[in-house]
Amino acid sequence: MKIGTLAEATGTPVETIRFYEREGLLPPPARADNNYRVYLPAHAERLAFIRQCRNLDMTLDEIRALIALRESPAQDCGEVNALLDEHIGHVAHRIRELRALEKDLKSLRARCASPHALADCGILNGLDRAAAAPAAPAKRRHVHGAH
Amino acid sequence: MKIGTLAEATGTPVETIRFYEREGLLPPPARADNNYRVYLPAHAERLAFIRQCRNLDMTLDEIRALIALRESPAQDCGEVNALLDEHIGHVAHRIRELRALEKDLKSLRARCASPHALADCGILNGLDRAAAAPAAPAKRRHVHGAH
DNA sequence: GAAAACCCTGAAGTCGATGTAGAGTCAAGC
DNA sequence: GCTTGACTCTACATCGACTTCAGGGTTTTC
Repeated sequence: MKIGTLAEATGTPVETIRFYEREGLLPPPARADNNYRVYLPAHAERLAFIRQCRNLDMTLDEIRALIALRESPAQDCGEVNALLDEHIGHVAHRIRELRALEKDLKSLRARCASPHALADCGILNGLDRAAAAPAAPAKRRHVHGAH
Repeated sequence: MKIGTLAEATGTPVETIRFYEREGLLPPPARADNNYRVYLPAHAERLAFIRQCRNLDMTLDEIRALIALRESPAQDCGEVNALLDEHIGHVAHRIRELRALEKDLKSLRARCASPHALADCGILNGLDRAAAAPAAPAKRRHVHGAH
């Protein structure tokens, strides 16, 4: 099948498929005479696996590791478990962070129940006031922000 | 004061201060004879405001909007409230997504209580199986992933 | 036979910084 | 007065996971 068909079948944009190929997640398929990529069912399976992992918010590196494990001969799956546990830890950690953030935002919002003059706005004042506290050092995170 | 002093005072890396200036969040300060930036207390206040907003995970665009509102003459603060409400919405939405994700990951993990042969690994099989479902269209999100 | 829909490559843009290279400036110690 | 080290400057590269763009070639459909 051609790339468009594969895209349709897996709900993946065409450009993303080519991107995965460049990244080495998807093996380069054979080419037809016109230089079009020709995919086999095995490609569709692999891509579906990748997309499923992405739905679970794994990084491409994590997915690469999973694929390598999957390809490796009769080995036990302890590493798969470890990888997944670590990822679950990332997600749980991010949820805790966001809940704390939500609490802060709501308490800030509560300073301003009804619209009034900007100069008296409890929200802007609140943002000013707390501002002197030194920010926590930026953490590299695997499960991202709020936007 | 010089950029290093401002960095120290606000807990902001020097490069980030220059970055905010390029982005138009921080007004360009005066320059000394040696071309060093010379900051006034007003700059420190503005920067502290920006960092506080970033601690609340607002985007630079949201912060730009807040600053514009703050500078605008005696106007009511309904827009500030609206901006904050929207941001709280982003965060709450992301928390819901991550909780659903955590649930999926844990159910996947439960398929593999103890290490055994890879071929029989319930996790890898689970990742394969669910894979056919068409992925939801990629959403632009303001509150990010898990990593 | 022409237009629409598809495919190709390669490069640049997104966000919010962070890190680097290479050069200029400054204060302290010897 | 000279060196060492800390600080500052500009401009550009890097991160992750794509997305978009420019500029073509090919296939399908009317």
